[in-house]
Amino acid sequence: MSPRRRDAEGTAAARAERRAELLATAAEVFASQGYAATTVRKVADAAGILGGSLYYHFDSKESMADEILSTFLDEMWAAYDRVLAAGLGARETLEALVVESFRSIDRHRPAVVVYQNESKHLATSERFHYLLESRRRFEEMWLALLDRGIEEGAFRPDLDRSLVYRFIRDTVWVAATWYQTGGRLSAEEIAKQYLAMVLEGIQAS
Amino acid sequence: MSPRRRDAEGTAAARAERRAELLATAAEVFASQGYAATTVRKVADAAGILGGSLYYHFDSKESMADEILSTFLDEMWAAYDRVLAAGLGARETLEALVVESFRSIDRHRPAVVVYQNESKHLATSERFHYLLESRRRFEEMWLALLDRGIEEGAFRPDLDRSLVYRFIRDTVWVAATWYQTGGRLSAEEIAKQYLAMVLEGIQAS
Amino acid sequence: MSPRRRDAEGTAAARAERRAELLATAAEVFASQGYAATTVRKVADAAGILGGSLYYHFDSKESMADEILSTFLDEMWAAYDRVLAAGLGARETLEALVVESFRSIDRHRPAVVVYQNESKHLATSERFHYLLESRRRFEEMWLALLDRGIEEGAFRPDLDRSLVYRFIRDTVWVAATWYQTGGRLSAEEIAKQYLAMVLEGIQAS
Amino acid sequence: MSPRRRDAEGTAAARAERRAELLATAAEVFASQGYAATTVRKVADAAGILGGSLYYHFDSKESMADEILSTFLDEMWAAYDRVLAAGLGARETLEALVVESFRSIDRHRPAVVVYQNESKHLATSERFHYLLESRRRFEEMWLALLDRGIEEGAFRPDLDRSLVYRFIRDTVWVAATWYQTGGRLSAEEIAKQYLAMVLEGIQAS
DNA sequence: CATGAATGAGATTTCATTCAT
DNA sequence: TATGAATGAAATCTCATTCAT
Repeated sequence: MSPRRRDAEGTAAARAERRAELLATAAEVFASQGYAATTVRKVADAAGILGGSLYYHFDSKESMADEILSTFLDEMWAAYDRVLAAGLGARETLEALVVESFRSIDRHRPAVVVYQNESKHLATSERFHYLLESRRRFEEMWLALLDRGIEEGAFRPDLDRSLVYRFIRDTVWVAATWYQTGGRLSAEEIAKQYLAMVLEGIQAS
Repeated sequence: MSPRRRDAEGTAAARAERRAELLATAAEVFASQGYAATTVRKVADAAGILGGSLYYHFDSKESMADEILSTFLDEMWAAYDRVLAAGLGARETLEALVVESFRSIDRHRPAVVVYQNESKHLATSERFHYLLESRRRFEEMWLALLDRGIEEGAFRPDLDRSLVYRFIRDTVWVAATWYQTGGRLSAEEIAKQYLAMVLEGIQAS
Repeated sequence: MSPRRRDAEGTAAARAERRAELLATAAEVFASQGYAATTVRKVADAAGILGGSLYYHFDSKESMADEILSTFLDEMWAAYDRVLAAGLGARETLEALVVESFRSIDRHRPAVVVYQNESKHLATSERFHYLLESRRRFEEMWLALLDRGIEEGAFRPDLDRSLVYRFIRDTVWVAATWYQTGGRLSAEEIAKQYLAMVLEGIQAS
Repeated sequence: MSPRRRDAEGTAAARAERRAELLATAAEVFASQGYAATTVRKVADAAGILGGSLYYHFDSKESMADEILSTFLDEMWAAYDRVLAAGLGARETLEALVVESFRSIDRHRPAVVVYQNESKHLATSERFHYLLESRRRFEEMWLALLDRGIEEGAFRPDLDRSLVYRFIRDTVWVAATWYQTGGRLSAEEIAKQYLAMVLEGIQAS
């Protein structure tokens, strides 16, 4: 390996690392202040550089959001696909999906918050159509799972399936707004209690 | 009633009505596009007037958000206070609160959406400190209710009370993001099914 | 005189009176806040009516300024012309002019302040060219008087005449900015002391 | 001195210089058109940049006025304080103060004009309270000097001290409105003649 | 890699003015 | 005469983006 080549790799890796750092910062700020209300300058301030300097790394503010969201969704779907491929029963699948969701929140909290708050507006632009795609796949997956669970006798048949779908979807993801990495409860512990509530309800039996 | 008095009342009422109309429009647009991403011009367009004309009725974009949110919160708390004053058992109180929440969503959907999406950011400004106050009272009320329910043997004692609180809070209010007035399910019907899920869970028994 | 005619005169007189009232109010506000910084609404507020209502009486904000200034200037020049026509010596003429100037301030303080502060900017517009005209006549009159005074041996010949002119001009008129009608010193008293200072100086002799 | 340090100083100095340039331009425009009547765009045009670009250097139009005025006042008071510290007699102190005032006008003419025309209105805002403070110190200083002069037998005792104070104050500062740097008369020459008029009067002796 | 100055489009807000009632 | 709602132009200010250094 020539020194030249080592250098090139070194800078490429360094550059990728810097991007990741900056994206993490941007996601944090987008999550806490809202994408539209966040100025590029605020992101740069949080990163300790000047506004214009961000444009060495990224084409635009939008492309930062894009990279934040697509990275998160790719990882999330990879996890979901592993669960779906495992051939579990409906109830076990539901449990595994919820656990994976909380793991996603644990690893990508700011990205999840941005997704929750902004995907609806962003999706109106061509570039973010994959958000709609993801949402559609998500709904499809859950409705199928709920139907299967009712067939298998695992889930109650007397509830409106759309309502149950939205109930679970919102219930899980909205947790990103208050979840703190390294907080009192671990992602797994939260998942366990959420599953208890969702499956068994909160009333004393 | 003298003509003079009728006149004065007439114009005062007319003005209040116009304000209410414009606020309803503004809430709709804030809810669908996000407060920060909504320009004053968009609100004005939706109301069929010019941007500057809004300033005859309101001091600023912020004061519109203020009036939208405080009107909604006042009404919501009035309803909650009626429930709390009724002296019901913990479980019945919970049911009544959830029903009232969905009624609030039914009557003030756009305001609720704005509250959900923007209150966190807005609350950083002095003017919107009442949002924090409301949030605190809300949490207090629910934690007390949950504790009472556990004492009364109505609710399971094995769940983390903070988690249950957030679960119910988010689960109910996030429904505003998809609820449609006059949709397939009425507010009462949705409340009933939500209560079934929250109290009894979704698994077959 | 028919009742019809009496009515017409009555309303015409009433209208003129109302105009005068409103102009006095406007002059006060223009003087205290500055013409450009004064909104039509501020004038209307001070008059106890709504902004739009002023347009029943006046064509525009500019026409209010116009009427305020031209009324004042007309009166001032009438007084000056009386003095100039009296055929006094240079020193007596100077004294009489200064006294008349302070009387003008006494009667038209707000108008004088507006004149001091705004005439320079207003004069750029065609409509206010008479301000330049007045200023030119004013300078001419004073320079001639100073020259005559030096010839007559009344005034010192060792001073720059332009400088003396500006000294007197500014010195007198700027008093409008602090003069209060009905204050501790009457216009005549102030004129007397000003003349003492201007003519004899402030040093002990 | 390391290159790093030279750089840092270079840019800091360059920035300060640019600010000063822009402020000089702004002061010129404020002085000639009036603060309220001057648009930010006019200032920018005069500086050869776009309106928005000014906001890279200054927070607001108001902050430009602030910096213009406070810079001028600081320098003026420094000069006055040097005079006051010199322990001169009342008459010599008066002469020195008048000379310094004309020097201030010579160096900061636009700022002085802005001060004359706008300080009254600006001072109503909290931010410009130092203008009132300066005005109060100014009056205090002059009244004390006049009293001392009368005691020392240098000034006439038969004049109203408030009136004399205002006479001198206005007389000197209003000169900024017509003074031209590099005009026919130097600041020192004007000061000399003004002092002659103020001290000895304009009448032949 | 980053800076600092600027651009230019567009946002919020202001305000003189109009006009139906 | 006055009101109240609106207009529309222009003002202040913001901000994503560019670019020479």
